[in-house]
Amino acid sequence: MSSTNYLDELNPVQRKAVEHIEGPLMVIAGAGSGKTRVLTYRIAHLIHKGIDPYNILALTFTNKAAREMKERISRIVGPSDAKALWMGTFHSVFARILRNEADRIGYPKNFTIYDTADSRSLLKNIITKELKLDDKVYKVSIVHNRISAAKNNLLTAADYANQSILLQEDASAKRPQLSEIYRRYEKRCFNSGAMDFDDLLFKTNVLLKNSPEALLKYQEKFKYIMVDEFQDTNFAQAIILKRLAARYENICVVGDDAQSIYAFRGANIQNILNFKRDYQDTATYKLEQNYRSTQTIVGAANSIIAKNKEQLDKNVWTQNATGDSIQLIRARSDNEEGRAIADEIYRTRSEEQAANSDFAILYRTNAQSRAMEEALRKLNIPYRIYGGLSFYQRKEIKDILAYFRLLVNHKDEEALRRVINYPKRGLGQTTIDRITVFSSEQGVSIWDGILQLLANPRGLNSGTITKLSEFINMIRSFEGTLETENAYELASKMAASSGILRELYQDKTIEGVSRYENIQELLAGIKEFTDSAPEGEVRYLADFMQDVALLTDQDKDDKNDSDRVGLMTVHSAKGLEFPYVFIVGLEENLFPSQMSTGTRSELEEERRLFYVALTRAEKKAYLSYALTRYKWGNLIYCEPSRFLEEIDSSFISTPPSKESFSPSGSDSRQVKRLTKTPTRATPSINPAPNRKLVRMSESGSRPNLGRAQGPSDLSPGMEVEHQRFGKGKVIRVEGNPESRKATINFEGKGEKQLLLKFAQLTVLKSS
DNA sequence: GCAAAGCACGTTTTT
DNA sequence: CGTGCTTTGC
Repeated sequence: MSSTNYLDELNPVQRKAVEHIEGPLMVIAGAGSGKTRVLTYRIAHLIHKGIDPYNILALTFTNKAAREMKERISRIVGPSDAKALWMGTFHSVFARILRNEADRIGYPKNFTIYDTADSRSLLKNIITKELKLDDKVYKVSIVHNRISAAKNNLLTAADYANQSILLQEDASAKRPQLSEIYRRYEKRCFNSGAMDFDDLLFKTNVLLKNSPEALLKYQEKFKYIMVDEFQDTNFAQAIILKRLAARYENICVVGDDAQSIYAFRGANIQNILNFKRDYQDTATYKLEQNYRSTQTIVGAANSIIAKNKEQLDKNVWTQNATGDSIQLIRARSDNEEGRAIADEIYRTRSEEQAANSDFAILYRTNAQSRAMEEALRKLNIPYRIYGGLSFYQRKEIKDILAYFRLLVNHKDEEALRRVINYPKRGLGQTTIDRITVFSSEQGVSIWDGILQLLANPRGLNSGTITKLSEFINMIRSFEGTLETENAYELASKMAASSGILRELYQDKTIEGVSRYENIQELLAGIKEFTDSAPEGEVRYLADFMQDVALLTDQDKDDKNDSDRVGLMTVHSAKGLEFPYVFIVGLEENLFPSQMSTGTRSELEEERRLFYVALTRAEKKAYLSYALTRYKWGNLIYCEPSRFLEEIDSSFISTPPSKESFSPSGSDSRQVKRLTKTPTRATPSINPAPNRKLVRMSESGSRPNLGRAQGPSDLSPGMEVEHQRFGKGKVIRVEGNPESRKATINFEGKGEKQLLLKFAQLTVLKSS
């Protein structure tokens, strides 16, 4: 494509931003204002203007966003130019650079990336085994957060030890040894040839600061820099950008302060506010026209965000239709909330002929997904959960990956400790502890420590020595094949030799089978990776391992049927959009989270989170809350969220028919539980059922009663009537008694598949 | 060194 | 309510 007619698809402000080429640029992009379009078109435009794509760096918030944007750009400028672009998350882009430049900072090229679990496991070992501290006082999560925060502020362990403020904070928290833990953690990561997530940013800063050659090289390479979701960058990221952009100042940042939702992990809204100060002649454009949502949704979202004090002046508006009111759903329990939503999806899907993938259910915490899943399953509505525990975080996957990690990098301590006795090799805790302490004393990696002990056992008995050397030899036997066999060949051989496959294969429990399948899935993924190598190139296991730690489930493509209702946290919904959005669990102490009601800024972040959630909706939004909810097995009473009151009420409707109450006792799970706490729970759980409730019960929207509701003796040829679809003729009936499914040809509406359990059918005439 | 049993603890959100 | 870790007893 040689013309620039894509410019015609932009509104005047968007176009100005796209056509701004040289010098600093800040785009404040309201929700749904075509931000992605501006980003992609701007990159395409730069390339059109003759800028080498090799000189463009684009940083996104997720790998998925990068991949999608690359595809879109590819469609405009062609695949070869698109491939030359550097595009990805901060973490993945700089991991790549750090591998190229590893020797400049004294790291091996094949360094391991520790994920959060690895970091915490190492910290736990340092706290309890090495320093023998009380892990109730030195809680791993607290220690880790503190070290993480230090790194995000570019403080080394030595810097930390010189910061009297930090030391005082630790002293008054009765954790005087924190600085020492950090020192040892830093050292052990280094000895293990490992970087944690924070290091990927931290060490990039070290590199750019200490190596003028590297700095110049990347300043020259990345003459044009673009940053998406700039409001969610932290200090370390901001400094990297500052350094890289210092030479040419061709930096374009795009963001929306109203959608800053990662302050809890160090994101700093000041980065946006300071941008103009850092770059004197910054051009600023505001994208305020929303193309995504109805006027109702935009208006409601504006009315919420207006309650925040700290924000940039902005006026988001839309020309779209008014649309439906926001619907409030009130349920008596978390289970009922799920059922009401599933019912509503079921209904809307057929009435509006919507696809499953047109719906999203957004919640504040992952734990809330369970009730939703159950309800959707009962109505046979396919769904997909985003986030939660990732595929790559599952035990069996981490186990097998640990073998690969150890093979690629022998010094990787966490990998070694994970697999040295899995499957069982008779190398138990005491042996491992002794090795760990010995290695730490010697200041070497555990692997090297074992090698020293093999030469000079220092008290380890000969049986242990034999087992250790067998293990070491097993790993070493693959060493020679790292660069002769491709990723898949090596991975499958290694998986077999490790004994993990055998162990899991013998486990015939459901979980065991599923673990085995997961490993097969991983190997299949490695095969795909291997096979998709470009012509004349071989992909090795080390290549696969490079950024496997940075992958999340969202990076796994879901080629198998994608027409599913989306279930996800509000955080992971960022950047997505759906015609119908359900925001659930709008209760005090849940949304807003109880952790975040302490300060105004915390509450404002929750409110931005709510704003993000609401602005995901295109056509219609639903807000729901429950009056009771189970938390850790206990029934708790909930109050509606303050956010519900904050929305301008003219945008909301509470149609009586949508009050999804069912007669008491319909929820078997609840009844069982109620017997545990009868005195408190009973009164509020047993309101007098109204007529509507009775009707619903008769029509059978209570799948969990077991017995099928409605006509059970339906057979082909019968004429029936359905509440919504009218008269029709039964074509066939199938399925087991628990979930009988009928195909019915309705007059004027065509064939529909109905579950007899839920369908509201009346038999007019038997055949 | 290992398996079973007991117990504490957690839920914010994620690269 | 579960998970996952520590303790206990062989």
